[in-house]
Amino acid sequence: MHDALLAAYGPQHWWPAKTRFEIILGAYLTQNTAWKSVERSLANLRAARALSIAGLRRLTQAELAALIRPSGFAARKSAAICAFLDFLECEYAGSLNKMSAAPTAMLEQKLLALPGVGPETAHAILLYALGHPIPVADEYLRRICERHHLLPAPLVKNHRTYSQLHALTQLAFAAEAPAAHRLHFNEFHALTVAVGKAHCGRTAQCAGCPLAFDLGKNHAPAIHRSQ
DNA sequence: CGCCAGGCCGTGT
DNA sequence: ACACGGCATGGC
Repeated sequence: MHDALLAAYGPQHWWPAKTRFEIILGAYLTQNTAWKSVERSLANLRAARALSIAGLRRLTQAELAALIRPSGFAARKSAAICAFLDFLECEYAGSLNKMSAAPTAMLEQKLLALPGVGPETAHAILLYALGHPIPVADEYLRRICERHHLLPAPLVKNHRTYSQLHALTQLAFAAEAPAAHRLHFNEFHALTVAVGKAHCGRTAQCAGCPLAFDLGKNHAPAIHRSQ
């Protein structure tokens, strides 16, 4: 899948943000929200000089909510982002450097305990903002695996399925690319989103999908057996 | 207009 | 455990 998508789309250069903190904000803001809308919120934050930890800390939650309004769910997302800032301040003296030095499993546990952070957001922060080697699964990957029968049906959308998709990605890359996990996880999720946007939305657009042929022909049996 | 988006959470069963 | 609905806004 990774190779077929990379050949079709090329390197994605993810995450589309400059700083680690901006990546974290994007991870929160893009929850069930089009990235285009997230960009509007980030532009508002930039204009308000609130794209940095210190800058954002100067805002009240209500002010933050007003700025991120374009990306929806502002009440919940602003509360979640404020909770993250408090967490970062209390646990790591406000330093993403210190935070990223902690063990992956511990960070995952702490992130998941925060409000508004589920598995995808936690893993996206770990991989793209903190540089930890961990796969990110999402709704696109679930649909892709569902439509290509890479996991036993039905592939319902719930927490257990997320874990299976996450584990499947981990196992598949561990088997084929043990030395380059982080880079592959990084690129793979970006490519997943690229092909998902084009061909695997809620309504299928299968025509021209680069996975339509390659996936089933070369890798489906082996991936299927690995659970 | 109606459908959809790079989820998460509370509630009911 | 799992199904199901709410959450909000803007793009297409």
